[in-house]
Amino acid sequence: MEDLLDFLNSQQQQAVAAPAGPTLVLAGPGSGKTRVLTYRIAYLVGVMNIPAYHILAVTFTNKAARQMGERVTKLLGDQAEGIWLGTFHAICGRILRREADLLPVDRNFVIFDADDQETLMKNIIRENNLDEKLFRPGSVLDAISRAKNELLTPDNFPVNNFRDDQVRRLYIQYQQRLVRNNAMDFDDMLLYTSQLLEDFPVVRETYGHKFEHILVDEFQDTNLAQYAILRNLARQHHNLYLVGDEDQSIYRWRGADYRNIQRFQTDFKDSCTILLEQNYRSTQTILDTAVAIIDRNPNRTRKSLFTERKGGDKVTLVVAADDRDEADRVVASIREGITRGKQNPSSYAIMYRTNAQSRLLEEAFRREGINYRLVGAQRFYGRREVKDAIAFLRLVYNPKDEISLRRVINVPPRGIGDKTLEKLAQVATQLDRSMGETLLELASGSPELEALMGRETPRLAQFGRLLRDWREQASKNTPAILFDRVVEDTGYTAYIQDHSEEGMDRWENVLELRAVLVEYDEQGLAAFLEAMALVADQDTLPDQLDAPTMLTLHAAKGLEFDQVFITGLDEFLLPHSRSRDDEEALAEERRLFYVGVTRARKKLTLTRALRRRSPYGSFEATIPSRFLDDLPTELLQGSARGLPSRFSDGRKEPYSRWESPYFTSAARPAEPAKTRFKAGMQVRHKTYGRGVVKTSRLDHGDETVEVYFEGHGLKALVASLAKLEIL
DNA sequence: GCATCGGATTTTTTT
DNA sequence: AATCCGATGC
Repeated sequence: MEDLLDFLNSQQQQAVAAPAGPTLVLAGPGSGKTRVLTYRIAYLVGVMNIPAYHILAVTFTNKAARQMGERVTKLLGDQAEGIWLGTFHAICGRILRREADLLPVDRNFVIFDADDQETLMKNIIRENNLDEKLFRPGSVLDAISRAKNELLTPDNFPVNNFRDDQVRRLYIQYQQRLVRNNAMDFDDMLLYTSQLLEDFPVVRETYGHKFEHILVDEFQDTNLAQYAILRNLARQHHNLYLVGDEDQSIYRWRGADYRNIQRFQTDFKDSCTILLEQNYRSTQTILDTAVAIIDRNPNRTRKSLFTERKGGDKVTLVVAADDRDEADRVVASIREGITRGKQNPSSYAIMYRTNAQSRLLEEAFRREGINYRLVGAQRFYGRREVKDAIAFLRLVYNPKDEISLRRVINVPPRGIGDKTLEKLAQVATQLDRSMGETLLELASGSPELEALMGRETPRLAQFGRLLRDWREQASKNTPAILFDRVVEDTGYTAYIQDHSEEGMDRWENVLELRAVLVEYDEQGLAAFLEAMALVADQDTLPDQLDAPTMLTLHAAKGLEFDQVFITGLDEFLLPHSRSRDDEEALAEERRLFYVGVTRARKKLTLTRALRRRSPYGSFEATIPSRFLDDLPTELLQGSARGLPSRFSDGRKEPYSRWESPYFTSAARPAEPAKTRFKAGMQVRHKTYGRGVVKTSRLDHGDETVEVYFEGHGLKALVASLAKLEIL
């Protein structure tokens, strides 16, 4: 086992063989981070004789967990048995079910996904007679999620204005409703776990003792709740081994807090830091490009990354006429690489900022008849029929789950509409019981209940009996058999297969779900539902298929490919428009780009399009991404092949060096030299009255002005149309 | 209770 | 462009 270290460089050896105690490994991209983690586990078990069941290893995705599990097993064989290895959420789920007695929910709690949360919040907002325009469920949930990630309960939720106060009320009700549904959301899993560890010394000691060594991957993307969990678990032994890279921190929006690195160094004074700086993945060209990008970010520890893979192909920049052309060119280039260059299809990856960008690429691949793998996006588990099917199972497992009940009680239509449902809800509330439990009770024939329910009784009781039978099935049979019963009893097949082509597709999805279900014959329904909630579509990627991969830059973290395309290098897309006026967010966009670039082993291609279809439908001219300006010219080769070499407005020189020598519409007027409006100007508008100009900018010939109007708020106006009068 | 039509609306990333 | 929501009519 000692020769384990032979395969490592000196920094890696130092990291793997570090003494027990708080350790921080700052690992540049491609520096063998995963390797160090797996070897560290092997070292703990093989050399330091720590039994695997005393080790906890936390990863960021299930996929990473699976990979690590495989590698550890390869190194250790049977000795790896008993290790706890998984995502934060999976680990917390395990702890919470064990310790359910201490929770407001019981052991059979379900996990509400984003859709469930949205539905629930929408209901609550309506019940409170709040304006749905002012209180968007998404934004309220966002605020609640942020609070939970910061360990803020409703009691200490910061209230600075009326809106905060309302949100706090909604937060309280939301939590009550989750409990009534015997459910929790993703953030609750972390919050509850951290509370258990904080408030119950017994729990803290139990798990602190169990996990003698704690290893964490992607530490830069942990939030405060996750940090609190780690700190409490390591309170006695301090054996916290963290691996991360602040330059790859890309989940700030999800509560990730890079300050956790500082917190760790403050809380664990005796911690030791190890840097991994040798890159084994990329060519010098790619690494230099990456460094040029990331070095523009302020407030970071500069690392001196180096590689022995000198030189390498230059980075290619492709400027396409429009977004479809962009997709076509990427796919054409890949096809060429596969057929002429004899490259493996799976050595290619195409990355983009938003999932929506995958559509044109998919179409291009289909036109070319090339297989592809798509990570995330049109999510299998997000499909209606799949969600319905899962909702049936969830309801069987946990009848208190009102969201699932409402979802399926009338699927296929069985005469239970709004009226009936509200009657059920009302009676349930009256009896202080969940709707599901009320249904079950009705099924067993309770005269008083029937009286309360009145003429709605038969239909509801019938569904209650179905539910009761399914629950019986669930206790006796495998999930798949239960599933078949549900399908049969509801006439789901006929309902789905409505003779349309779409119906066929949907039915196939149902069958696919059943195939997944069969894998849970042994583990049972509970494990299946847990997996459904926690396994993201990221993880469903079929590894076997030898095909190019399409994925978001976020999903690309931790992966590597010989050939990487990053598409959509346009302002508003990368950096994304949502991040434009926030320095921190902008820095994160840059890191995201950096993550993408550093995924490439041999060849990097960046693409942009001169115009693209806006989400609203019409074509719009684009502006080159500011990140392009930071690329070292000597490492680049441009390509605007086949395009006319003159601007339609007569200019010979491009505005920016990234503008292709090609203009899309000859009819487009030349841009005015400067804006007519300036920030601070007083203006008058026909309907909004007096206002003050906040910003003004030129967008391919049109001047867009943002004006603040008293009583109307901020409005974005097109100067040429709005007839603004300067006062 | 259910289907259909028309109008409004559209926040990027994910466990 | 596509989807969702609400109102309307059956």
